[in-house]
Amino acid sequence: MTRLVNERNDVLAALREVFREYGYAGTSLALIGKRSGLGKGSLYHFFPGGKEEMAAAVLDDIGAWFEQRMFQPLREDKDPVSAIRGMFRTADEYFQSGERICLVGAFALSDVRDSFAARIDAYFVAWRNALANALNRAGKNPRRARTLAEDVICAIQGAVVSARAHNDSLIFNRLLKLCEKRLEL
Amino acid sequence: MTRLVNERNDVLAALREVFREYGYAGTSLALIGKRSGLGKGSLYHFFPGGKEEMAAAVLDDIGAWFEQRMFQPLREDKDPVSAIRGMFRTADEYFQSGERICLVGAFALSDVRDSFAARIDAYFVAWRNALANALNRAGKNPRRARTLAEDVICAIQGAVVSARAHNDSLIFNRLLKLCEKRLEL
DNA sequence: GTCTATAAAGCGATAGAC
DNA sequence: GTCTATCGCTTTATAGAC
Repeated sequence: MTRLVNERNDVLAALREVFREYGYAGTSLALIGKRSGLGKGSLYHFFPGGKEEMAAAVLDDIGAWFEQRMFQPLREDKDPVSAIRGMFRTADEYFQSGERICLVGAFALSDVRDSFAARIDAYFVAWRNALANALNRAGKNPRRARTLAEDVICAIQGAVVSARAHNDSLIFNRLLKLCEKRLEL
Repeated sequence: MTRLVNERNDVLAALREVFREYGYAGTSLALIGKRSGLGKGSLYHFFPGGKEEMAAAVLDDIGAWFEQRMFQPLREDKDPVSAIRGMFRTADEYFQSGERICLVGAFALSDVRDSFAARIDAYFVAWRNALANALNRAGKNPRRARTLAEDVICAIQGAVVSARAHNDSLIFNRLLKLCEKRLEL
């Protein structure tokens, strides 16, 4: 039982990185097989729905990671200001200062957006709600908190694009610092 | 001569939209042929380098469009404030309130980033420099102008991602309004 | 300059042995 | 549960007729 879960998690880790690197269309089953060390037979055993089910599982996995490591702290930390500062640190580590892209954001820009629309929307809504919750508890009125949350998430997504465009992780840190400062916590 | 230019432009227009819709990996020559009305023979006659040369030509074409319609006005308009306001309007029209993505930004997030690194970087640098020029002439000191320009471009890219993620063009307008307001022109 | 035909490789997905 | 072999289709790219 535990072994099954671990193995599925191992496969998911490989899937995550391959989809992130090559996008949905650019990811081939041959590449997934190579990275995960599994043959096509095994992959279809875990994911009978094929490539589409694999991508959906990756999105669910990413959503769960963010829920646990970012959204929950934002909602539940007794100190909302430190939770928000923690969010910026977590984002910087997760996206490796913009060297690693946001798969959900990249999917949103691509033609598979419609196929995964519900998952993509849910990810961004959960992020905005959790951040707005923390901002509200930090003293911003609900309407302002929601606007600011939208703005911060937009800035983080834009920062990933900018960092990748210039191949420069410094711009990522610069943009996030500016964004954090603007919140006047 | 004019006919050749027009025909190449016609093909480019089709290429632009196909690459924008399906990304680099998702774009097939069959699809390009269908959209442009040309057979593979003709396509390889215009672009002997195949798919990669087609994408490069599209990036050059987009760069030229922005240079003419956005960057040049930002640098040369005698009224820098109205030029900056015009830039926000142009961006809103061009990206159709976020329904249409930024191909250069999408390429930056994808695995073909390295293949087109020079063109992608040049596009974003030219935008930042032109906007910083206008902001400087509008009264911001050079250092501040450059920081603000970086921030605005980041926000526009993030706004496209957010709009596509939520399938909601209103958030695009909201984010751009907020960004414009922050400039205190 | 545009077309069709085709080559050679890669694709997602399936079947069936073990 | 994992593998190899294979199907049927699509891919990029080329060749050559017109």
